[in-house]
Amino acid sequence: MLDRELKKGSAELLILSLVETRARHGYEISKMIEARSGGTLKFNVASLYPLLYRLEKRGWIEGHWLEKAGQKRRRCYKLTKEGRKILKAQRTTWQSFVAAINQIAGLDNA
Amino acid sequence: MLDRELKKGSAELLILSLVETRARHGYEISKMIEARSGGTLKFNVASLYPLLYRLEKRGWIEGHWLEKAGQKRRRCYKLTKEGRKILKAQRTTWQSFVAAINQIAGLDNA
DNA sequence: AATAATATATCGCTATGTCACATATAACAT
DNA sequence: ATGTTATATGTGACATAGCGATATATTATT
Repeated sequence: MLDRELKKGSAELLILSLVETRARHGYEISKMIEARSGGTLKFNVASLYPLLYRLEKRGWIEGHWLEKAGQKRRRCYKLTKEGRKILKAQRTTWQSFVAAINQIAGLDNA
Repeated sequence: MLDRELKKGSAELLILSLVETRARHGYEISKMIEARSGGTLKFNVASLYPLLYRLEKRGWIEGHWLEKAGQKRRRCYKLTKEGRKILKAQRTTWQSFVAAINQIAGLDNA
């Protein structure tokens, strides 16, 4: 696992990105992050669930309970209109950030 | 300025990178970060100085006081042998981190 | 019957960036 | 002379957010 501190600030971008195309629940998001990063990134549930609540409270995602026979209850979150704006802005911010670090750390052609 | 949280974890990489080629003092490092990032990144002195002490305590950088006539006293830091190893590792970590985020956030071709 | 995978939840801890403030010298303008 | 800005270092209190550990409970697998 990467340095804990590196992850701060990128979590929101990850969550918002993952619920961009369709609604997903917490556990699914957690597994997707792990899988898509090839194990490089892993979000502890003690970070993930509170983060989902924060994002919902801010109106960037919207959750609803899903109860199906033969499944545990899940809370599925989808991106709101406001969330879509924020996601766009966060992508830009992320890219500026990476560019700045690469520039300073001499990783431009790395 | 970027999201405060994004910066956590990248600060060490920045400092170590900047003292890689030659010794520099805190104020100089602070100005370089601001200049090289085109103003995108700015480190508060209240983050920078304590970070320098931490890095020195860990033996990754080595500082010494420089007193010249016509100049305020400065504490110049240079990368140690150990620091050089750490810097190499942190560059790799950083690149893995960025690759993972880009992969998950759908920014591969952005 | 036991174990693992699924799914959500939270307390206490820790790390680290920031705000605001403090000190002090050198350079420059008025 | 006086004031302002840039240089240069330093710190106490605070806020944020990820993590380890732990908890609960259902479904699937062995």
